[in-house]
Amino acid sequence: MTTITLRPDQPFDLSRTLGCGQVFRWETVDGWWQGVVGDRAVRIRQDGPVLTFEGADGAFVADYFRLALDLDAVLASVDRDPAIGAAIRRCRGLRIVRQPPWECLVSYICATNTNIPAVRRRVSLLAERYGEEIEGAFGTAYTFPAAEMLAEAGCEELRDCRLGYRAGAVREAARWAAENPDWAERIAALPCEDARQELMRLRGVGPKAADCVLLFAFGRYESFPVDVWIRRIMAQAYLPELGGGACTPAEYDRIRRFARAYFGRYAGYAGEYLYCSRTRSFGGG
DNA sequence: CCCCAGGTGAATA
DNA sequence: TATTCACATGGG
Repeated sequence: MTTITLRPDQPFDLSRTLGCGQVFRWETVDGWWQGVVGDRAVRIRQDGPVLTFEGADGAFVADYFRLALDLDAVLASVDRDPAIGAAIRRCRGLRIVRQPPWECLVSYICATNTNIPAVRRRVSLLAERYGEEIEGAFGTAYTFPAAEMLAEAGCEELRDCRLGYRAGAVREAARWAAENPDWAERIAALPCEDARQELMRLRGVGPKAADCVLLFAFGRYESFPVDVWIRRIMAQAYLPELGGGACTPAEYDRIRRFARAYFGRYAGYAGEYLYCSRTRSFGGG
């Protein structure tokens, strides 16, 4: 068991961070958050400024949650109006974590045209069936399977993980990642737009999934994923001419370019705060 | 049985 | 370029 005491100028809200929908493998059990990151099974809780955890060391925790990032400075830079200001006050402490790229990529391929509980289930099944069993801070757990493992799986087997029509895309991505073991390093070295185009060459990875991977795995905070909720919020607060309806490619680009210009280089952080502070009745639904 | 859920891709005009 | 539609699955 290890503890870290956060400084007053180091805002962090563990539950909002792990519960906001950016990650799919954490759950709360008896007041603790339990999850697998890479090959570690981690158990962590927060009491005020004190983080208590096992299964990982302080360096890992600081890196995963990016505790060195000056969050208040980031939030100040995007705090441009009452709408985003309210989201910031409501969710202050939410941090975008550093997800393992491969797991993040597959997770967001699994996240198209579905809901979050279903994504969690899919990722969990993939880990149970193809991951490595590890004994850790909370009993038996499973790592997220390496690309090689998923590349060898049959489509039918993958379908059994409730992937539905996404099974083929996951399998193709697995083969691609297995054949290009340095893919994440190459993506990381590219300019953001080029990295985005590169990711979008994969089947099942459109603008939204690519932006999520860039934001959540590669720390490209200017990325601004536009899902149905963000579209709704942006239409309501900033781009009323959008109205309702589906998000066409042109609209997607319109929204993300506006966000990038309006919120600045941490636009993705603004988006995550807007998403986190959303309500079901937003827009009068 | 309908619609929606952190979209995407193929077909069509 | 813009629109339309199917897609597996699960829940309301």
